[in-house]
Amino acid sequence: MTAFNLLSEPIRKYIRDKKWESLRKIQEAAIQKIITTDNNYVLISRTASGKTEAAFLPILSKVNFKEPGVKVLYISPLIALINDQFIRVENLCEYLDVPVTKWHGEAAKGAKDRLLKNPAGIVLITPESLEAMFVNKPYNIKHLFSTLDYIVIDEIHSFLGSDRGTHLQSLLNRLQKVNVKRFSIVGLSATVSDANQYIELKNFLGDPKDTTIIRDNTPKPINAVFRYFEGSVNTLPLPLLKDLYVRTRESKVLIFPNARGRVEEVAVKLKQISERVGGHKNYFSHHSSVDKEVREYVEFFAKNSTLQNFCISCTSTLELGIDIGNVDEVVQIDATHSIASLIQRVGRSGRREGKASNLFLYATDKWSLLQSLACWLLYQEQYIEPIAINEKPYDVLVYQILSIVKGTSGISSSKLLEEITGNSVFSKIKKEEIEEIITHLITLDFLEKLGNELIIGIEGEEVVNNRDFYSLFETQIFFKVSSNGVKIGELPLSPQIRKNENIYLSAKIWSIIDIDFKAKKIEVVPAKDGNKPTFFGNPADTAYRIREKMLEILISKEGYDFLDEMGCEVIDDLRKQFSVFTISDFKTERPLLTSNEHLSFYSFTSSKINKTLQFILNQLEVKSILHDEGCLFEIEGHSSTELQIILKGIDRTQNMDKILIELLENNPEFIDFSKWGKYLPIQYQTSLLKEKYFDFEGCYAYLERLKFVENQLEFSN
DNA sequence: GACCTGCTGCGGGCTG
Repeated sequence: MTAFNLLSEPIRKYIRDKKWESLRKIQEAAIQKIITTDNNYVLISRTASGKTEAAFLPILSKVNFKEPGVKVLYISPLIALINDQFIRVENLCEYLDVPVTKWHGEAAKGAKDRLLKNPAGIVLITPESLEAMFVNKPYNIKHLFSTLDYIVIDEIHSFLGSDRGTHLQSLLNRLQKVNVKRFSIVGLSATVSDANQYIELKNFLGDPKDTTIIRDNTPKPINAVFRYFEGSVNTLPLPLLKDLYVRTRESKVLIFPNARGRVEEVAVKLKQISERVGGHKNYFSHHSSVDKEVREYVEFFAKNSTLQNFCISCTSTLELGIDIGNVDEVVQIDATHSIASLIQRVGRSGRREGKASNLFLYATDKWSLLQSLACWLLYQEQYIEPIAINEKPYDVLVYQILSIVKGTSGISSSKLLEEITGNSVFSKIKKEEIEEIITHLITLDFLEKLGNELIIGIEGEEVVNNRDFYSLFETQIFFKVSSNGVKIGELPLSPQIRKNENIYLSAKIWSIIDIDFKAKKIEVVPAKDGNKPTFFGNPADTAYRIREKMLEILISKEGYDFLDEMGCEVIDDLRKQFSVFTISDFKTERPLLTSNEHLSFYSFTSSKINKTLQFILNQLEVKSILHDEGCLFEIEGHSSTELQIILKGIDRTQNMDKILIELLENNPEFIDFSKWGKYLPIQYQTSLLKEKYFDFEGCYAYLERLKFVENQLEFSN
C-alpha cells in the first residue's frame, strides 16, 4: 500500500487541495512507519523538507480525536517556533475539526481557558510551560495530558546533551507516569549525523529498543566562498564591510557575526553604506536583546517580502527552525563554535526545493580562518561534534525535587524518593545520594519536615514562587531601553551605560539621555554616530575533533578552491610557521617551541581539555597563559625537559575532589554556570565541575598519547 | 572578544 493510501480521507483531501504532486521522501517513509506501528521515531532530514508534515500527516490520520482529552502534545524549544507551527498545524486540522491550542507564556489566556473547559485535540507547548503546570496546577496536567497518544518534539537536537534537555527528559518521565497508556514520541531534527548521536537520541526517548531513526540523506548543494580580511579586535575592517555590502545588496541575506555587539555593528554600518549609495533601507538586527516586538516585525518583514531585498544581522535567534521565508545567502563572520551550528545556519538559505544553499564566510583572524576551515571540512565529512551527556545531573535533581514538593504541596520522603528513583534521568544517581541532597536542602531551609511530610521551607518559598523558577538556565539583569515610549531592546549594566553615551541597538544609533537605576530603565534619543554595545557572555567550548582538524590542515598541502587569495596566503603563512616542526601524526604529536625559559605549547585540543590542563599545571606551580582560540599555552620559567617531566609525573589516579572543594570554597562563583548546582552539598558541586567545566578523563587520555615535537628556531607568532 | 532558550498569578486600569 502506498503511503498516500494509508492516510485518512480528510488528510488526503488536504494534500489534494494543496496540489502537492507527490510526498517527500521523509514523508513517505514516516507515514508507512508511524501509521502501522506504535514505535518512537526520530525523523532526520534537512530544513524545509517537510518534517512537520511527515509527523503530523500520519499522526492525524491515526489518532482518534473523538476520545476525550488532549491526544497530541507538541513540544518546542522556542515560542517563535510554536507560533510558526501553530499556523501550519491549524491549517491542517481544519480538515479534521481538531482543535489546536498554543500554550506558552505569551499565548492568549482565553484559548487556554477554552482548552481547560474542553480538553481535546493538539497542544503546542514549551518545556518551561509544562514545568509551570506541574508546579502550580498539577491537577491540570492530569486533566489535560493523561490520555496522550503522541508527543512530538521539534528541533530535538537542541535538547540533546543540554541541561534543558535533561529537564525535558524528566518532564517526559513525569508525563508518562500520569498516563495510563504508553504514549509514542516522534522527534524532529535536521542536525544529527553519526551513529553515536543515534544512540544518544534513542536513550533520550527512553528504552532505545522502542526508537527507530528515519533519515533522508539527500544532499543539498552548497556554494561556499571563504574570504579573509585582517581585522582588529574591536571593529570590523572597512574593506570587509564594503565587500559584504556589494555581495549582499541585491539579495535576501542573513548575517551571523557571532556576538550581539558585532551584530549591531554590522547592521548599523551596512545600513550607513547603503544610505550613502542609495541602496535599500531594509537592514535589521535580531538577537535576544532586541525588543520582542521589533524582532517580530523583522521576522514578519522577512516572511512577507517577496520583492524587496533585506539583510538581517543576527545571532543564533535565527538559527533554529523558524521559517523566515526565502533567504538567498547566509553570511558567517568568523568561525562558528560548533559544526552543528554551522549546519543550522547554512540550512537557512535555499529552502525552496531545487535551490542551492549559499554560504559566504568572512574571517578576520588567522586562527578563526583555520577553525572555519576545520568546521567546513568536517561538515563535508558529515562529522558533528559528540554530545556531552551528564549521567548524574545533580543540579536538575535539586530543581525537580523542589518542583515535585511544591506541586504536591507536601509529600512523604518515601514517596518523593519513589518518584525520583522511578525517573530514568536520575537512574545513575544512588538512593543514598538523593537522600543526602534532600537532607542538605532541609538544612538550607529549602525544604522543611512537617511531621511525616516534606514541604517547601522558608528560603525555598522565595525561590519557588519566583517567576524565575520555571527554567533551568540563569539569566542576567538587563536595563530596558526605550525612546519616547517606544521599546527598543535591553542592555546589561556596563561602564558604557552613562548619560550622553551613544550606542547601537536594534540597527539604529541612540544617545542615552536618562538612566533610572531603580526601575532599570534607559531613555534614549536618536543620534548620528556611536559605538557598538557591550554584552557579556561566556566563551563557547570548541570540540576536540575541530582542534585536531586544525592541526591536520596545517600539516597538509591541500589547496582549497573556495578560499580567496588572501585566505590562501594566511593559511600558507601558518603552514610555513609550523613547518619547522616535523609532525607526521596529527593525532598524537603537538608542537612545542622553546626559547630560553619561554615555552610555547600548541595543544590543539578541546577548550575543556585546555582549561583542565591549565588548572592541573597551576596546581603544580607551573603558571601559564592560555589562548584557547589558538590552542596556545605560554609558559615562563621552565625548560622543555622540566615541563615534560612534570607532565609525565602527573598522578592520573589522584582524586581531584579535595582540590576542587578547596577551589569552590575560595571561589564559590565557579559553580555559577549551574543555576541549581549552587544548592548542592559541595562534593556534588565538584562533580558538576568535573562533568561540565573540566574534562579530567579527556585530559589524562590526551596527555597519555601526547608527544612533543620540539623546535628551537626563531619562530614568529 | 566570546550564543541562546522561558516565565505564574494577581490586581489595576481601560474598554465595550
